[in-house]
Amino acid sequence: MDSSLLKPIARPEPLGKREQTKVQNRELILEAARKVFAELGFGATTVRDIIRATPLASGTFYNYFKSKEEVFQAIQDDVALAIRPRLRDERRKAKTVEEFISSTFRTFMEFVAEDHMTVRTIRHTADTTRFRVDTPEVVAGFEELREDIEKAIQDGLFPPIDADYLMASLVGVAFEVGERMVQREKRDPVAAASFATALFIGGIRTLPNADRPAAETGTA
Amino acid sequence: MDSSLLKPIARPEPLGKREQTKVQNRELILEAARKVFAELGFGATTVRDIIRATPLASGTFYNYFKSKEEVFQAIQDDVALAIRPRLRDERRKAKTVEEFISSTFRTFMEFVAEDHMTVRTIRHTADTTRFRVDTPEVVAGFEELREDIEKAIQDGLFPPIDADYLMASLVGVAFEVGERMVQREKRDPVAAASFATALFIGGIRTLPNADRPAAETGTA
DNA sequence: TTAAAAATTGACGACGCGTCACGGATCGTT
DNA sequence: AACGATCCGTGACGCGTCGTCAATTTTTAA
Repeated sequence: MDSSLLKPIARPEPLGKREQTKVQNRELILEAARKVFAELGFGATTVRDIIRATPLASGTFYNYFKSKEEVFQAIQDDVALAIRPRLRDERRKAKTVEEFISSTFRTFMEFVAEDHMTVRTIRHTADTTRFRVDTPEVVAGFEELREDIEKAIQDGLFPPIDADYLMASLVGVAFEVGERMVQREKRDPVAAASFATALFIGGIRTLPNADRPAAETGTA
Repeated sequence: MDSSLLKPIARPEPLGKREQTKVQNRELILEAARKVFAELGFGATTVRDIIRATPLASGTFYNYFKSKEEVFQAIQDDVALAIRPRLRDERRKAKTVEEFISSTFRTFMEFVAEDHMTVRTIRHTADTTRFRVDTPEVVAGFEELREDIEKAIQDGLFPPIDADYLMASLVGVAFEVGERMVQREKRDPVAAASFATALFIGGIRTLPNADRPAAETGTA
């Protein structure tokens, strides 16, 4: 383990000790919070519960976060930061409406299917209550989507429609269908994305049939 | 016996006094809660805050509700009970896909536009946090929608699509676009409903054009 | 009129909240 | 190395809310 003794400087402390424990403590708290939120649900969790799942003292918590809400937002932001660039990249590559829509849903649904445990932890508190926190990071993701839509309209890719409402519709369908998808026994992100894509491209009448594999038209 | 004959009751008290104050106190609490939630937001509100806005004592609260969450659900259920029959009636009258979809969105958006204060109180807690509580009443409304979709498929009104995902999509778009609508200076439920309807009927390409200076008249 | 039943009241112990004075750990300097 | 200066973890403290419960008041039924 301590090859660092043999090799005097193999980067034992790239940061000062202060900065090191600072990062470490923050991660300690976030990790504990993820665990406790998943166990008790957000509503039932107290700051004390989180700090108790940690070797730290109660006062230390407030050096890092103002409240459990802020911890929650930090966790949420991590997720948003992970998916936002992927979504934007996909959209930027799109040359047609079909590509724009299908790549967005495909990426989103696959992300949700992979990280469905995190998604559940984040959205489902105890009981029947569901959560959604629009952190600056998440809102920025929405704005980004709307900007890309507006750009696509200017480029003649999209007709001159209400970009705000279209963004809202994409978000609503993505979240809601994504949620149903992870509730099913067999999570099928491709099917979910196909459904959503077909809806946006051609409306109800072009949606893939439910029971049969269906001759596919949808994704470019 | 005889006294009842001598003084026939003109029904000053159709209910016993007990039942009367029971109903009254419940409404007292709900009214106070609506007010306090709107002022402080759900998260910051305490049971004490609610009961303080009432002539009752703290212990009395717990004779009526277990927690502030339960009060919240009761308020939510009132809203759900108000809109559910209207939505179902409209859907039942539908003879075509267009009618089914447009009447659903029209009714929903008009309801949201009318009661936007209540909607805000319910969905927006303090800060950036948004809420959604799926009470049994609300979930039943979703189920009802899905059943109506399945019935429409059996009747040949709809193609044989995934009713669950379609329901989720309708719900997602309705909530999300409805939310944007009430945030705008001029709330226009008809425009919002038209947008959502066009999306579901024919996809993006049939969406109504947004109002904008005619820099160019492209081909839609 | 009176006793049983039901509902209200507010005080109580428990606990979570956010703060802050204290003291040990880390840093920069000589 | 040694030594202040600064940073930051610590846990006890005062405050407020929680849900409960025995005492009390109100309503009902006899």
